[in-house]
Amino acid sequence: MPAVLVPSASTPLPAPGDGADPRGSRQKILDVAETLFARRGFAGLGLREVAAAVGLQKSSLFHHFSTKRALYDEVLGRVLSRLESRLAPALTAPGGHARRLDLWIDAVVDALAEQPATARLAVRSLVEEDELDAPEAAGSALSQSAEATLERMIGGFRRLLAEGVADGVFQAVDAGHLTQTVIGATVFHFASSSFGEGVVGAPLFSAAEVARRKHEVKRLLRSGILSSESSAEESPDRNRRQ
Amino acid sequence: MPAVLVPSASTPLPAPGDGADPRGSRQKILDVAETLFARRGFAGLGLREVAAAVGLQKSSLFHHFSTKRALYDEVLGRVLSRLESRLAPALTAPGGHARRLDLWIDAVVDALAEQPATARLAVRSLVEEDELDAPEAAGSALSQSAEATLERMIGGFRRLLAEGVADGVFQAVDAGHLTQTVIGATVFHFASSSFGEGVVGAPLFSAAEVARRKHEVKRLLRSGILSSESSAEESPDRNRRQ
DNA sequence: GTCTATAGCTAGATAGAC
DNA sequence: GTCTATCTAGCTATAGAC
Repeated sequence: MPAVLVPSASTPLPAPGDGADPRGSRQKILDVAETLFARRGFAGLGLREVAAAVGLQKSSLFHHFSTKRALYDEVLGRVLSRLESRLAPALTAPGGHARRLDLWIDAVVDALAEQPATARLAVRSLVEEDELDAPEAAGSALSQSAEATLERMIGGFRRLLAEGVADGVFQAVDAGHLTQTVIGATVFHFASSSFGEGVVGAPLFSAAEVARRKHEVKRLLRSGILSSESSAEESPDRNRRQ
Repeated sequence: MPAVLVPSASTPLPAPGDGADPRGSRQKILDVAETLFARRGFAGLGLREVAAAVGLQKSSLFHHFSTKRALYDEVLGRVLSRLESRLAPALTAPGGHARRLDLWIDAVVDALAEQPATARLAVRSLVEEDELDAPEAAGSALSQSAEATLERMIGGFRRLLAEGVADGVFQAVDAGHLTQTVIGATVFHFASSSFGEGVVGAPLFSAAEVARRKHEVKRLLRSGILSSESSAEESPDRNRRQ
């Protein structure tokens, strides 16, 4: 069945109930677009599909959002703001930098696990950058406010690491590089969909696997993976029976 | 200047020198497409742009590749094969699992740093998945051979970890989750372009930053980030001067 | 605020001359 | 193996009735 799009008004698939909007078309469009942009990317998604999923005509979308890009910007802004509000508390929690780090990991993983579109949209927005502006040049991909939100979030985390190092709670790690690693370990993980599911061997968004993710990331940060016996830095000849 | 695309044959921008192809149009198309797919994604790139960059007409591309999708598959397959050939040696190197792990990290980072398109294409292929097949369903995004290559690579690494755990060289980590983390720490890192550059504070592909990447990832795996003094698992009250 | 209709353009893909 | 010409279908966006 090739995705019902006939002009006749049969099963436009909006919310169950009456024809009136339960919470306003604007919100409904944003919700639908969030899911679909996460699934197909900016260039891969047509407004025709958005309109069909919302239960409107394509042209009606332009009453609420002036361009496709404006819709995308608002979707991304909403997602990033929602995420920031989940992460901010960890940065100022009591208990020292090590505990704040643990809380932050818990918060990101929980937030990304609850909103499956978030990680995919985030990874896309980082990787796409060039995709949005045409062949020629100019204009970074993120809207100003989205970029500001992102910078606050990342900057806050970087600062947590740097302060922990200055304090002596953390080893002399490179805060920037470690930030990249942690983003990879959380955002990339939940964006990797069926690939990640194959690697892990279970649904990434199941409660068990979400819990395990938190545990494994925190444990890696805490103590690495080497057994205590084998912590010699330069001993290339241990375990030679290969 | 809006990207010269006038029909008259002025500056088609192929390789410098004569008009004949130095190594065959097929290769030239693959090389160009690799760069451009990495930059704009599958849906975001039009064959018109590919043709212009190669110095051919759009229709000529169809003589070498039957569909846009076929071209994309071949590009991805080539990239993954190239990567696998760089990583395979580390998996069977002498010296035990800890050393093989270090060698593997060195190899991925070097490979991704040398071929900037690789990480972006890989991340895209993982995140896009749904983008390629239409609204309805069916057919995973990767071609069969690409998927097989990917599975060999990832499977090999997972096995390295699992064997290290069985050996007692590594702690009792979850091999799947750690694999995800390491992919994030390497592939995602080099795919994050200008965002990552902002986080790290320096060009990701510079020799200095590539070296630092290798060092930081290996160090994290080796020993985590906590200072040796503060390794108590449940001490939420250390460092309370917040 | 939603609709029908359509403008203007580009997409991927094909036909057939040379 | 590359070209010109063209097809069909999709896209974003606009105009204007209700």
